[in-house]
Amino acid sequence: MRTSEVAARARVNPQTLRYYERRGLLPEPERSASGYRAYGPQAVRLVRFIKRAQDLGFTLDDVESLLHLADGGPQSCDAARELATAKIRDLDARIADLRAMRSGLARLVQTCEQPRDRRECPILIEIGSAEEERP
Amino acid sequence: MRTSEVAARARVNPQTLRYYERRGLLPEPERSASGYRAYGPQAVRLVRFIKRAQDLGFTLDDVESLLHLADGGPQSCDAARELATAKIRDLDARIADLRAMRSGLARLVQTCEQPRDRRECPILIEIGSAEEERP
DNA sequence: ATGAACCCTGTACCGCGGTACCAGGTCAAG
DNA sequence: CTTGACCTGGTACCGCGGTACAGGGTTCAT
Repeated sequence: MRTSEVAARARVNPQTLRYYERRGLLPEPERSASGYRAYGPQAVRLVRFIKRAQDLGFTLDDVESLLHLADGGPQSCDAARELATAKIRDLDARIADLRAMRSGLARLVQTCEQPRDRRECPILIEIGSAEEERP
Repeated sequence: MRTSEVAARARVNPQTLRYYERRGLLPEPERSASGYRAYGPQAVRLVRFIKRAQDLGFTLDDVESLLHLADGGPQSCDAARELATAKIRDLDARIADLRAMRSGLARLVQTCEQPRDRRECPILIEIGSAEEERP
């Protein structure tokens, strides 16, 4: 298979394959006589694995660690699991941050809606207090 | 006030002020005879407002919209509230994404832990299936 | 009057994960 | 045997929100 076939099968831009290769995520494939890359079917699976891992929140650096782990023994399993649980902790922290933002915004909108007529929007008040002395 | 005093009071890097000015978020301040920026106290409040808005999940582009809205009338209040509720929807979507990732990872880790001895880690299996035919 | 500490503009760089463009080589169908 | 679609390596660029550096001028206390 050539670059764009692998790319199409893995639903990825052809340039992305070269990028992964430069990053060391994809092994360098065989070459045709004229220098074209010739991939085996495993390349598609590998790229799909990378994409799945990204969907789960792993960075490409994480994926690289995961791939290097694959050479280890059964203790690599522990290391991989540790990476995954660390990611879960990351996600929990990020979710908590977003929830805090959300409740801050919700408070803002709620107080904004309280006085029906003649209300004073806290968002604009806040801006106003910052701007009242602008030229 | 000069640049670094405003920056210190707003807990921001001095370079950031020039960046905000370039972006049009901060009005161009007066200049001293020698060309130094001379800010009024409102600059500190404005920068703090920007930072609060960022903490609530607004981008700098959003902040710019918010600032332009401040010139409008009471209908600007509606526009500002609409921006905030749109952000809440964004946050809900992002939180849902992260929760989906989290449960995917949690499933992975859980099945990884099931068979006590002689277990087969699904993370490594997945990598292995992607790599089994690598040279 | 000298040195530190500040200020100025302009420009380049960071991370992240790619994407785009360039000039040129190759391959297959018509 | 030409045309168009592919391929190559190399390099530059995207968004986002800044940060850093270079090369120079100013201010102020000593």
